[in-house]
Amino acid sequence: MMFCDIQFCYNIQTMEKNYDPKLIEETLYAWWEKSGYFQPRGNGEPFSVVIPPPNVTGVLHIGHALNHTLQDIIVRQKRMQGYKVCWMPGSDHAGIATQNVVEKQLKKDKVSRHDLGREGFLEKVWDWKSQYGSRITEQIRKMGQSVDWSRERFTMDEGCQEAVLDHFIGLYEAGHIYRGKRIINWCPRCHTALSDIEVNHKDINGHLWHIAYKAEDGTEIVVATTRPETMFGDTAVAVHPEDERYQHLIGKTVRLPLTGRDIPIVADEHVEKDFGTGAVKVTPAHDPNDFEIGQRHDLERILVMDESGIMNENAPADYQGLDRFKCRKVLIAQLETDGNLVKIDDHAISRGECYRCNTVVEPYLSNQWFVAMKELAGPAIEAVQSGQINFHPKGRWEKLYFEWMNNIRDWCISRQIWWGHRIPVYYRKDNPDEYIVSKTPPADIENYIQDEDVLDTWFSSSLWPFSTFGWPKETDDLKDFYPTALLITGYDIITFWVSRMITMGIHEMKEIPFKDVYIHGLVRDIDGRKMSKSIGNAIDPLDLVEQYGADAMRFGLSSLATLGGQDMKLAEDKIESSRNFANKIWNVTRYLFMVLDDVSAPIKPSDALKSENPIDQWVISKLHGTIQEVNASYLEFNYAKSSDLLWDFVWNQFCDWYIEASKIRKEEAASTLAYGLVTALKLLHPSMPFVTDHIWQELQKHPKITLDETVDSISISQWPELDTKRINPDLEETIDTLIDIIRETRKLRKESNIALSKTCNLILIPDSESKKLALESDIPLIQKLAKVDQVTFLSATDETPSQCAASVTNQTQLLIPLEGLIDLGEEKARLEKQLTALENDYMIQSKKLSNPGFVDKAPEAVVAKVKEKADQTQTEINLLKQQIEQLSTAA
RNA sequence: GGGCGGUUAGCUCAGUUGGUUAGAGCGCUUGCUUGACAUGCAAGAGGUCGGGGAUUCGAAUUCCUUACUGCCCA
Repeated sequence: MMFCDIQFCYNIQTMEKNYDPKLIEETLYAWWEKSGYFQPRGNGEPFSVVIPPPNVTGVLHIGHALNHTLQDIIVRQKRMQGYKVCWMPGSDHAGIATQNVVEKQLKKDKVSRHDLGREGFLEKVWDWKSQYGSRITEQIRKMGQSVDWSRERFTMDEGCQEAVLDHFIGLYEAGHIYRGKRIINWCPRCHTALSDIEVNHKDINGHLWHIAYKAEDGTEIVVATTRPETMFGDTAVAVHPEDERYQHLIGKTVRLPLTGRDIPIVADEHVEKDFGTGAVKVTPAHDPNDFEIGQRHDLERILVMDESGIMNENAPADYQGLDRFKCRKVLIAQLETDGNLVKIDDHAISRGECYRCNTVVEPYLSNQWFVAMKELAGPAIEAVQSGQINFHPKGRWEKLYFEWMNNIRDWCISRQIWWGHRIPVYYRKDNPDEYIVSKTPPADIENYIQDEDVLDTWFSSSLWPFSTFGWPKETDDLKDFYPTALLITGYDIITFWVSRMITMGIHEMKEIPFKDVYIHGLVRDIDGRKMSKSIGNAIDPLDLVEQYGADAMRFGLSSLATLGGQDMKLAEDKIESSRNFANKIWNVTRYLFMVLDDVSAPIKPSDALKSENPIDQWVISKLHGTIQEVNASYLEFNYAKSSDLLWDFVWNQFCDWYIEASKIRKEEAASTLAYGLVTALKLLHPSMPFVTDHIWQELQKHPKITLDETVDSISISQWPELDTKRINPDLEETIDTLIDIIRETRKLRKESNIALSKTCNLILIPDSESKKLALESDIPLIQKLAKVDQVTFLSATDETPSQCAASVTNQTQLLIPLEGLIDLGEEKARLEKQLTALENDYMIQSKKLSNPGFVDKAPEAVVAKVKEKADQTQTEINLLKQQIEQLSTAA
């Protein structure tokens, strides 16, 4: 035995009344890690998961906590079920974001990356990475996630670098990568191109400026534009070829205001006649649509801004050096002065912003590398369509996936930043149009310059499920763990990441990267707002761990993850109640230890299975029902349901009824108590690893209990085996009746104001001999749980005491004799209220039964059920009426 | 403009193929130092399932329509 190095050996005297996670979590995690429990073990079927790599410079937020917890729950369960489990951790170099963070830091010292030079700057970034990267791994440990740290990876580590190079070159050689001058999304602050999905569109109130372009010969045309500052780059005005208003102008030229340039009026079908004036300015270097018009009409492309969005030498002298938005103002003022501004309309526009820094993105003509996606996307679409890959929940996210993939556009992968995988392309110094694409620099490197750009971070992320297992080398890990079993991620990166992993996985590995994809919602604050630093509503998962314990945070989060994958609003009281739940489990253990103090010989949990006591059998039946349903819930990723099931079993069945009921036969019930606890601990371990393993350790050490399984940690113990023969619905029904009668008695006491300090007796009049027999054997239990003194049985014909508090449930009359103490008026009112409710029920039931449509068309079983219920209601109504009658006589 | 969600108790959410009187946690009310737990125990109140219409013997559940709300795409 190799226990965790926490020297507690609890008994009821030394065990704190409240569970304190702080005392054990850190030590326990370190022990798990040291013991290698998180590394693949045994010869079971491989089950692998790769973590969605968090941004290395970031701090994990509550969304990560959720994402990791959901993975860990499955991973831990599979490990206990005997799979050879590998959960791969790692982080992402997050090119733009990381570069921004480091540049911001340098700025404090008034240093720019250009001051340091490329190599110097990259050194700084690596420093930063080693300093802050460990923050994330510490956080993951604190949350108890069972990742295999021995395999930890980073998207910029040596292996991943090699994978990216191989991948790029392979794609290039197969003709899937090309270089081209296109309009891309340019961030003037980050100074880089962005792909289409890296731009966030925001609806804002903009303007539509109507500007008159005039020629000296009197020709005039009014164009409408939302971005007037680009007009210096106009090389044409376009109208629809069938637009009657402009037929006479097609082919003529107009003078571009504020410049000396004449530009043609061209006809192009792309122009919308109904938009603005029906005439648009054409700026091929600053607009994707105009670029295409330009291609069709062979127009010149004039860039009028530099990389920072400052007007360049192609703008008139007065405007050079102005920021694009400043330029817009000055320009509009001048046009107005000159009488060229016809009017300004309010106009809703969708403005693109950089997803990393929110700067307004500029469509910009630029030479970039692209992946031609259409052909690659085909098999990736097919893989999901054919069901090889399954999304959960299916409909909604598959739809998004298909929508994106079926309309896939080429992917701009070059980024004008330094932090990332440098593009393996070498241009000849004497002729930059001539280049080689190669993993290693050319022998005569002095004649070449390597491409300055790096690749989109997502380009390397797309390889994550196989680059991390050693690809392009043919490793054992790759054989064992690719394809991975499962991917769990938020819906916000289906297009960025999931789609690309599927695409590139199939392309490189000839096999899908994962079989199941579970998509969860995003965690929002209690008002439904996205958590963010700027609003100040972000909840730090480590604060929750600190305050409530990791298990509570995990259980609380998992109980929010419902099947629909909706966004979830996180209320802290959810975590608090989960802490209470952990404490409940803790106290079950305290109770067990108390019982063990009194048992004469050591007990074994599995002895419970030999018990013939109906209450023992009842709780075992409930337990196996729970196992069955929990298994099913996990298979469909219904975390909220499995949390509910476990909560219900432990708290509402095991604690509230079984343990209370067992108190009249403590020692005899000890093994069932232990069996229930141990099994529940196992079922709970995936979501609450710390408290469950800690208790496991203490149980192992306890001299009065011998566990049936002697493994050091519950995390490598066997998942409870379902035995459906243990599920006994008839027994459950019998005990449910007993519970009903106890509840009704408690209620009767309370409503008749019989204080708990007062004793009272209970008379039961069951409707059948068999029910009487069953209940008779439970008299001690009824006495204990309903807090009554004597329990006696009468039959319907027997005379009863004249003054009683009375009630009816399960066609059984309950009477508490209250000679002289009873308020007859109150009692009568209470019974009449109960009677009214029953009569109402009966009315509904008999109405159904007298409806020929129902009786003829509803399934027989449904009709029979209503009939039976109606009979029972009728019986209870009669009994209540008798009781009321008797009360009146007594008065 | 196109598409996809959501709307059920004061709050956060469940509710499987339509089938008794729609559930849970939190909160609330009342009573409890009941030898595991006040991070607790017992009892209780609280919902005409956003509105309207249709199908059906029967609708929270299916269909149509409408309102509000959130997200994605253009």
